[in-house]
Amino acid sequence: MEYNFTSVEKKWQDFWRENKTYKTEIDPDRPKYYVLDMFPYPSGAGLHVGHPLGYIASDIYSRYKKQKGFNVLHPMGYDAYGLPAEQYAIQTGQHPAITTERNIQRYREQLDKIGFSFDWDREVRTCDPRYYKWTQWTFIQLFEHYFDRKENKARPVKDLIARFERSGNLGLEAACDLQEEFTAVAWMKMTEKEKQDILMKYRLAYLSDTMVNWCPRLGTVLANDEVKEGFSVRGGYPVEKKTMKQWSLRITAYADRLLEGLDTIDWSESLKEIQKNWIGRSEGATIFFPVKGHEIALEVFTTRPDTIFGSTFMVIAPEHEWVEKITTPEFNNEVKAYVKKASARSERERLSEVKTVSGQFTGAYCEHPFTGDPLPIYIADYVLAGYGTGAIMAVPAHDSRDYAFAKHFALPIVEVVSGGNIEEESYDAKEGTLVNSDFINGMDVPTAIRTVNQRLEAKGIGKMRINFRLRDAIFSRQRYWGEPFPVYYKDGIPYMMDESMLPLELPEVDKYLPTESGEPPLARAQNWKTEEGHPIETNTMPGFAGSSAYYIRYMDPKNDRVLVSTEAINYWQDVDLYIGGSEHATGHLIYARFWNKFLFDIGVSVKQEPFKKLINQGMIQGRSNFVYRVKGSNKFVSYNLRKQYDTMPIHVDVNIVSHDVLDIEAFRNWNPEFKNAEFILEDGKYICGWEIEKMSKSFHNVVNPDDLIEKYGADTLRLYEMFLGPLEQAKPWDTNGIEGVFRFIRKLWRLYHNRENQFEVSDEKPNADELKVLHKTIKKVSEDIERFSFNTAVSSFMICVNELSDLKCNKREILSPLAILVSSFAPHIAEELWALMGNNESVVNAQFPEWKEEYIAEDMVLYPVSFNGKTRFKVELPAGSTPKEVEDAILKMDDAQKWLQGKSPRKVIVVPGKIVNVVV
RNA sequence: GCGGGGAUAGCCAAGCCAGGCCAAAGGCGCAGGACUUAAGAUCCUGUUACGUAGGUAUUCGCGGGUUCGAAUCCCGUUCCCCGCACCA
Repeated sequence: MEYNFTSVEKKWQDFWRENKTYKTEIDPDRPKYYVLDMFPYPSGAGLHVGHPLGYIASDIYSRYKKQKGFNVLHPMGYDAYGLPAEQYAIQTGQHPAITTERNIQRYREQLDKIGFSFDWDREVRTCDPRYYKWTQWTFIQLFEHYFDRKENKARPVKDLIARFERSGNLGLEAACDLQEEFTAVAWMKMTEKEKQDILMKYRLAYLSDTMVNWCPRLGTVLANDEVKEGFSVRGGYPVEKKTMKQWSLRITAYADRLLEGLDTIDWSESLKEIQKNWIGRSEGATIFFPVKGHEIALEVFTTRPDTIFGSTFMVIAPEHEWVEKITTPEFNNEVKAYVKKASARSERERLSEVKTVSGQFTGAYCEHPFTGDPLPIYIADYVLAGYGTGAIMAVPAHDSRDYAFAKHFALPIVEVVSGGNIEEESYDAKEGTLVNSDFINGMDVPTAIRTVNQRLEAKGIGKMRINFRLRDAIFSRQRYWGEPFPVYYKDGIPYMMDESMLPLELPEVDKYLPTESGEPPLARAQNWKTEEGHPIETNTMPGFAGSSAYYIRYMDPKNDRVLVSTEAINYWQDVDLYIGGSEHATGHLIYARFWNKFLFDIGVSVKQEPFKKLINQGMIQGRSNFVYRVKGSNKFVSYNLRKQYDTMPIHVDVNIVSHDVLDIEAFRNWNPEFKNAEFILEDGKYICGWEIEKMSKSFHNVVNPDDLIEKYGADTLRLYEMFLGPLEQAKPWDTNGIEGVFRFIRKLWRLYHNRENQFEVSDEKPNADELKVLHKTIKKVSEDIERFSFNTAVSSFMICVNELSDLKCNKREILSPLAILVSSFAPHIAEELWALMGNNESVVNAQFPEWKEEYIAEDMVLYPVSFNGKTRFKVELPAGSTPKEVEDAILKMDDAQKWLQGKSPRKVIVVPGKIVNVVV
């Protein structure tokens, strides 16, 4: 046994823990650097090799930054509330806190084995009352603030009340759900209930009846980002639309700031794009179309007011509030039937029937605001109740959906923008000249839009409007395992608890299920009321509540007076580098940005954006192996022979396959079914097939880091995870190949040891070759780490160690900096070598070496000489030679004469220090 | 449909932004050899084709172009992956 990684790694992990090597404090003398990982939900399955990928990358960067002189904050914690623990609790009666605690222990053990440089003294858990006290506190602040559109920031509700007392809401520009205006006098006359109802429409955290995503199987509502294609992201259960009284956060107030902020942060283009789409800003106008025979006007939203003269009918969503009101008696039955059919269809069905045109005429007509023409009003489910006003003016000539609808119902199609062929299809482009359009004829589209908008505003029948796709975030969940709301109800009006009551701790319940009357599990809690006897809110907060400001809490995790001290936030400021998966693009990463902006507005946070730079690590996919069973037998045929039989591929545990060769004994023991299996081999081996799939238990392709650490050590695992490929790229995990980095580790060890495995490093002065190897490695590795190209950095280490081995170099002046260089990638072996070289302090605190160009530069240049662009031979010449000297020297050579074949060169191109090309 | 990222040798993957030591780093796999009683470990050599070799020819998805010179720049084209999408 030469390098005993098991004992060395254990030794240093103990050392780091005992000496609190990674403890971080505020240090005004050093610049700060904050490296954050997305904290994990501790699931029962533990970590697989895909999970630590990002943590390893951030750990390398943290260690590197520290050696570069930064004071690095690198914390870790747990997103501990979540559905799996609760589902488990429902099944088994086991308290989710117990399951969660056990899972956290397991995670911690696994994380510790990989040798991370986390400052565990800063650990946070979202389910810890000392932590969620501040989640509740922030919720109260959200409740106590509204959004002032003029100042474009949150302001206290008490200011709003003062304003109402002074002048009502006349002329107030604030984000709210209230259309009506009222005066100060009217305000003063209102009852407490009426006042609270009004204020609720302004608060950033508010209670309202909203259309929610209800998931019956999970027994809770879900936010939009928790639903995908009509199914819950967690569990994959069907989701339906339902109106319920729910807490929401007025994130839409921040839509513009969330959008603008994207330009100021260093995130990947794709991630920014996803957020942009999710926010979905579109500029347009709302226009009122009077309904014939009624005193009302239908309000529509359009981004193309220029096409108003091409509008030939109106469409409203089946859920539109006026459907019943405007439907004429003769169409009553049909309309009712259509509405019923539409509402019965699940979200899933609606989406899958996108291509089928359906709708129903209501019998009612609108009047065109400019021409006065009658426009029939239809209901159709291609118009969504939740977007814009839930009503559109249909312009079939210039909108493909309206076009399909018009064709189906034989409605007129009027061209108003030239440039397309509306006989064939709608012309949706914004290029062309307006025709058939009265006062905007002859204009281009942008001019026409402006002109129509002006006319609409002047006539008071419409106004410019910016619309967002982003919806307010529904903030209540009908579940047990989450933060309780610090809210009680008095006379049916919700009030916030006093800050001194926080944290409001999660109560015990007898069962983790809703009550018989359908109330959330917290309704089962004994005495779930205030001292005065007022009932407490029974909903709990969603997953994103606890994860929205955890990065701030890490700065000052134990403070029980404030969320974060001024000193801590002023020093640590924001996250410099955030690494995590892109699946959080429309969830956590939007909410956290919103939450931070709010905290910024109320003076807690000091930066508009929480995460300066963000890297999405690519997903690690699984690489599955297959055996081929001959149908109807217990015989298995090797991969390349399988075509000669009628076979069925069966997933086989990748852990009993090495380089696609099956361990037959292990296979027999793997499953009793295969105990007596027979094999048809090739070359005496059973070769397995393979495929790239998701890493999942059901595919038997899950690779556990613990197993690899046991076999190869944590340093090898760390290096191999990085060596696999570019950090941001998705890639399959393939354990084949790990031997390569394992060999590298042992080869590194041997540089510092003699044949008898005794430590032996010489104090001799290094020669130019050795210095060159070292310095070009320092340069390459530094540059690679700076641009997060960890896979190429590992290659550079391999090259360096190979070259030093060839040079038989064991000189301290080379090997000492080399130990520092590799320490961020392979900290255990680096610590050991560093200590063997006589250092008393951890290599963590060493200074990262600087490269010197003088050692890298060459005296001689090896010029490749090409003829007509084809390299033919190489010549070594002094580095300082002029092009003329180079040309002369080369043309004199025999090799050159051979290629010239007696001809004289037409042209000789000399690129100093690089290459010579002779054109014949 | 909109947006983003790709295609390099048996496999993974550098190189492309700043064209030239590029038959193309590094690793895996494979083949041969050294050491060993043997296995393992380690080391060396080879791994597009032909040739013992010097070398020669043909390669970086495909087609064209620019250039003394193209994996790298430009134009076109095919295929793959990943987001978003009845949002008016």
